[in-house]
Amino acid sequence: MDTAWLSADEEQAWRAFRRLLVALPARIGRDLARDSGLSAADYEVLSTLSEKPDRRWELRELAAKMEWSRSRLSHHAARMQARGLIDKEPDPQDARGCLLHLTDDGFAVLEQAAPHHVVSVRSRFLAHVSADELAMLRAISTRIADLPD
Amino acid sequence: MDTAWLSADEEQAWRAFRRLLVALPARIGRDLARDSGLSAADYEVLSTLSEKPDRRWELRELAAKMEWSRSRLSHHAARMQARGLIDKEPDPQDARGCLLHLTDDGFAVLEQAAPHHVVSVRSRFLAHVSADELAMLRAISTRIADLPD
DNA sequence: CTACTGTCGTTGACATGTCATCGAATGACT
DNA sequence: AGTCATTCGATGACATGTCAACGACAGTAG
Repeated sequence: MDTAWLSADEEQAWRAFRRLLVALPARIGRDLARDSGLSAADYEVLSTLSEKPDRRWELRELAAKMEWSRSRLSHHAARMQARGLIDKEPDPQDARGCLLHLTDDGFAVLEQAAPHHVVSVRSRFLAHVSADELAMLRAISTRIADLPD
Repeated sequence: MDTAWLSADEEQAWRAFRRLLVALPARIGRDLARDSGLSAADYEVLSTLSEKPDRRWELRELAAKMEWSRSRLSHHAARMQARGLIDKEPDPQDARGCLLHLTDDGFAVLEQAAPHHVVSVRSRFLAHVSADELAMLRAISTRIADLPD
């Protein structure tokens, strides 16, 4: 095989996949904004924060978990704080650090948003994939995403 | 099935797939920037322009083909024009319109970039997917991307 | 304790995308 | 021809992300 070019099959599969890569997040993001006034980034922050029992994460830990840069999360957290979705607390363990805390308002917004979001993910993605396909997709995704950067 | 929630399988597959949705374009985009100084958006414009024999498209046609907004393409084209990759010509068929034209420099940059990009797509994606998986991925991608918006 | 090295979150400059709006040109209808 | 709704690309305001700095603090070695 000449690895410098793509076969017709590869080319078409890659094109189709790239289309999905753009279209799917865009559609789900629009649903989220329409139904709940949240961006996909907002939702990811809120839902990840809600995973901790006390709804608190160190900024850098949360950034690492979401695979965001600290800068990105710092900017985004400032905007979410201005909207009252989260607040910031000093980290008692490390005076450099900062704890992000999901407010009651933020939690309420998340709880309102979650069912709509699930419907969106279902209707735009899961409903159109068989169980076998979903298992394969998961295997492929994990395999590729786990490759070194 | 309770459609208001995700099963454990669905949840994990959706998580894994979302990771791929973010990581794969990011990696290929970084390769492109490093190897050729182009963004993924730049590359898409250049390669789509190069598909036409005369290397010219009306702005709105090109935008439709790439599924971009005219505003986005107008902004991006202005930046690419400033770098000498494309130029703009009046449309002889429609005085409102504007033809985007791939310059010789732009074409040269594309030709330099293409082989590296192919290697990148191969090493970060195609090499890790079997022919069967690729066929299924293409089918799924087309099925989902073709859904109404 | 002191010095050095590294990590923390923040910040500002910049690149890129969205959205609403604009003037100019088009096309359809009378 | 004249009117009017529509479409063209451009533009400015804004949201969001990257990157390279920064001061503050932590941790380690002497």
